Amino acid sequence: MLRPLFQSFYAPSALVVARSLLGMRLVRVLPNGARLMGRIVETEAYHGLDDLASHGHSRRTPRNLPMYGPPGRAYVYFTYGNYWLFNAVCEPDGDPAAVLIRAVEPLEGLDEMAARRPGREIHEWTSGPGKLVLAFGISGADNTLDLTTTAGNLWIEPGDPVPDDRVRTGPRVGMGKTPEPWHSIPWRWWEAGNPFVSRGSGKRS
DNA sequence: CCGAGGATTATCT
DNA sequence: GATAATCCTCGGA
Repeated sequence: MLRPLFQSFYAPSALVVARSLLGMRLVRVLPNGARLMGRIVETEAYHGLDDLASHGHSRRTPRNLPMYGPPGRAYVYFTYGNYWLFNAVCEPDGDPAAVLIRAVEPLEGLDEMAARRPGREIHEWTSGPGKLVLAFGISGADNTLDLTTTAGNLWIEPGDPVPDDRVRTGPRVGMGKTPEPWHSIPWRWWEAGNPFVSRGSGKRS
């Protein structure tokens, strides 16, 4: 069962990888040995030097350096003074690109997730990029780790791909003052009707 | 159900 | 010094 996606999966454009990641399985092994698994149901692509919404739009900085690195690594960064967000780095070494994992559907380790999301209903555990990071115990300590091996206790496995007729796209969330066309470009992908997609997605079927 | 506003701090200009 | 790839709470309908 330990079979992370190969590095070649992450090598294409972030736009391709974001679509392909739907239905794949995010796996986390906790220090106590518990295994958490969730099916990826929502993603966003951050692509290229000219994408003004991407941390990679400026040249290399200490924070965005992982985006410039080889594909198949984790890019985990801190925002809004409270939250870590988890991305999978894409495209060849030197090209700044990543896919933000925005929501997963809990499949395994539900008791461990519940313990990390106290007092909340199951559909609030992982229905947002900051929420799923909390439920899975991900943090800055996981930044830059290799997702193509099990050594880092965090990886993505093959799952049941989502067919085209079950995929929806729309603008990315939280664009704020980002100028057009980047503000509205439909670089967010989610599974139609899935109850675990984020609130920001507007849960249209 | 939905929208508005506050929390809180690393990072970049 | 301003801002942020967010989340939560609260008030109104």
